[in-house]
Amino acid sequence: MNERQYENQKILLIDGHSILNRAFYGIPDLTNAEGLHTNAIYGFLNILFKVLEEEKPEYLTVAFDVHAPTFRHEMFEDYKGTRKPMAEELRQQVPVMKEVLQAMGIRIVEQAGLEADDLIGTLSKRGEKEGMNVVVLSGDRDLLQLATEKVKIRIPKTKQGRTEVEDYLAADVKEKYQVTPQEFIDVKALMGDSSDNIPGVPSIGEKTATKIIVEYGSIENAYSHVEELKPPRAAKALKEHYDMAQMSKALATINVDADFPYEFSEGKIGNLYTQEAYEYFQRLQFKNLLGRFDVESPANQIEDQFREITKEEEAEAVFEKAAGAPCVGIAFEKDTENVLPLFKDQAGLSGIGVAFGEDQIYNIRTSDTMTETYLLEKVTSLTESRAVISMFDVKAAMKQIQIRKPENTFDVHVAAYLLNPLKSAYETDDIAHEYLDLNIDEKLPAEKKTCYEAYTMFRAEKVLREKLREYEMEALFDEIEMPLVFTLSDMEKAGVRIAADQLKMYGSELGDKIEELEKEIYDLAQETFNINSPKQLGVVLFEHLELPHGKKTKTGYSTAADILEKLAPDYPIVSKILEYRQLAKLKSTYADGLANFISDDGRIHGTFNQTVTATGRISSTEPNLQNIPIRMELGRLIRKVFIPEEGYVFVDADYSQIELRILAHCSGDEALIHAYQEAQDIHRITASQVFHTPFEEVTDLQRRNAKAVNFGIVYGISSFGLSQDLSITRKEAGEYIDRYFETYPGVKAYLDGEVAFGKENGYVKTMFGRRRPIPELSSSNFMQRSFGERVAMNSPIQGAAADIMKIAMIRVGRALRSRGLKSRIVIQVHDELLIETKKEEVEIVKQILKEEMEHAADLRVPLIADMSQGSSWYEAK
DNA sequence: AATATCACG
DNA sequence: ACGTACGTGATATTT
Repeated sequence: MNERQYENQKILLIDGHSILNRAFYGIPDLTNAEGLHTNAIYGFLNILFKVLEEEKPEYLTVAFDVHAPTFRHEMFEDYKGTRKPMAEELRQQVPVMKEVLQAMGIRIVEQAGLEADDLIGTLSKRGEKEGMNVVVLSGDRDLLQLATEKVKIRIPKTKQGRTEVEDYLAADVKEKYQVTPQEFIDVKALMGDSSDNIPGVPSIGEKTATKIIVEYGSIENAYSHVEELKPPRAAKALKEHYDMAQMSKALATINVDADFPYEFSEGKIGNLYTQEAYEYFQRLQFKNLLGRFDVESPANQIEDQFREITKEEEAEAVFEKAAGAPCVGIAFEKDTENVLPLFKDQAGLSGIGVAFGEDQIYNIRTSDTMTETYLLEKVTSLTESRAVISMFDVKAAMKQIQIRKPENTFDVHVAAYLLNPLKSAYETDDIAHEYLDLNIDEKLPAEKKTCYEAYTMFRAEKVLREKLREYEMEALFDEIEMPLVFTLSDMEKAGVRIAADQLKMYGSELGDKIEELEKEIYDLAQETFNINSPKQLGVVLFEHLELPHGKKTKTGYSTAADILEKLAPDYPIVSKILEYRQLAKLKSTYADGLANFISDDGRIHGTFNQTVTATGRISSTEPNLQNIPIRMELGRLIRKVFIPEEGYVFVDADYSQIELRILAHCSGDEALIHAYQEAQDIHRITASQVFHTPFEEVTDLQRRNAKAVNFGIVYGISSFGLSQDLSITRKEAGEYIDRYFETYPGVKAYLDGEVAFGKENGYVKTMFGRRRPIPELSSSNFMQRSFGERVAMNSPIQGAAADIMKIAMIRVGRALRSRGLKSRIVIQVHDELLIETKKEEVEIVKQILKEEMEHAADLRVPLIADMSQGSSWYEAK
């Protein structure tokens, strides 16, 4: 045996609980399908992999305290008070973390009676003796006392969301804290550490402690010169509490000579990416960590059933057989081979996946004889059969194929969204894993993936429908979401016409004004800089010009509009900047931005997304047509370029306060219902009742306040939020809320009920059964939980409004079609519909809109849709 | 890829 | 003591 076998080898020692703890508080809550919280484990692994890559150690060991968290020294009960028990969400992750590490073949040390600190301290000392380079990873600065020239302490810090690691060799400790690692113990002993139950010496804090130890090197030496100690306060304290100081030092000192069984060879890093670890990572759903594994996942048996079809006769036979099946899964395989990434939208097809049984899974290839057009036609005619066609994104598919029987179509994407609307993306692989227990290797060739996708669609139809039924969302799916797919498809195909040259003119006018403002700002600032950079702007305003600064963000000074607005009256440069910002936004996002989306037909065909929002609303992208300016006149002008085609006008219909009306209905509050049955101006009525003022005498201020309260209620009221909105104190805001609830006690009961329901069930739902899970409600973090409570109050209302609008859209679309009208829906903005209306059809369209919107749901209060028309969107609002 | 800002309901 | 209103998406800048 080589005596010096560990010489110059590197070992990484990890303080397990400390890193888990860091990760837990630094990473937003994650849970896997089993409901197990996973964020701390995920964060731990990310830090681990990062440090392994940076350090490339040969050895690795993770130390844990035996009882989590152990109190450093149980005998000093008095000082335990400040440490809180570990959050349940973290506690449950600890054993799993250990299992994961074991699965990766990583050595874990834990020993009753010894803290992780002591284990690490001892191992680092032993390692150093062996001639090893030691790296200690911990979130805890206590370990800095272990630093030497060969022992490096690494402390991860979450800075602005990213983890950065601070490194300390002995010299770095000295540089930063002015004392050696050894002396660091004495500093800590003097100042104390409540989180570690170290009492310290009263009235000595960090500053004094450091000063004393810098001068005297140790507590003992300081005590022997206690009469000379400055300040006198410290001298007195040390004299009186010397025993306390000595005890604290004992507490703060990490044991580097502990006795426990360990051989360095046990920490040798082998293959971390074992099959067992892979299975853990899958179970924990660490998808982006799975890529690190190079394991051959055992090919699923089902792959033996995949058939590639290249002959037309065989393809015909497959389609014929498929037409007789109860359900057919379809997948499109894009030919991305010969296409630049930029044009991947235009990529042709290389094949189509068709699956309608466990042994009926095909990939039909395109070729010279079987063209893309041919295959798409075959799929289109398949949609005439009695088979249910199951696909991933029906609206996208409808750009290629027609669907003859919408009622026989199943959109897996939409179904998966309803079952869990919180996911940021829905992918075939995930769905297969989550609902079918089928693990698809990501690195398969395209042909196999296509077969898998078709097969997944085939099987998911049944499973997801069953789940929808179980969750009581089948009607929502069949009667709202699936029909809406076709309504949205029509809207996207129709697009909206844009007056391109007018848009260009608007843009260049903005450009001129921006240039002017830019000059004026540089003039006032006496320097040039990038006004668009909040960082540079902050420096110019608050350092160079020394304006009073408000909030500081993590990165610097906030230059957000609400801060600048307070300064604007006193500083002309600030109002110029605000104006500049406004114009820059209009030009970049709207004038230039929209121009980029105008198609050859002179129209913008945006995308309306049905599977994005947590509440059930639709979202709009490429471009976003739901945030076109309206509040400021200058921005509102952009709506003049949204025009109908010749012979048409715009009819615009919007719901009047739909969310508050839903609140009235759902809460059943008689006073609120009565208010809506009576009057037009709900904010004035609210003001009158809340402030006990006759309706006619309500002041503008009272009405404004009441309006803010009404909004606040819908958002999930908090006195803080309301106080911000109204620029009043929290106390005043709280009083408004109290008075509101006194006036409408039913509303209070309803909102409380929603929160209680959410806590009980983990989700809330709309009157149409749409669910929104709220994992935050069970968080131990006050802020997260409060957020969950607001969500529980808001989602059923916002979601029901979305449901009602969807119903209206479907019915309006059907009514237009069934009457053979040319008019079409072109844009939806949550509570508003824009209809490009043939001039002769204006009256009937208005009638349809009013009828379908106002009767989309039967509430205890009237639903009101206001209508107007014009020759541009600007005029029609 | 993340952050700050700002447009809408 | 904590530190927020609910729901989105696009842009420019910076890492």
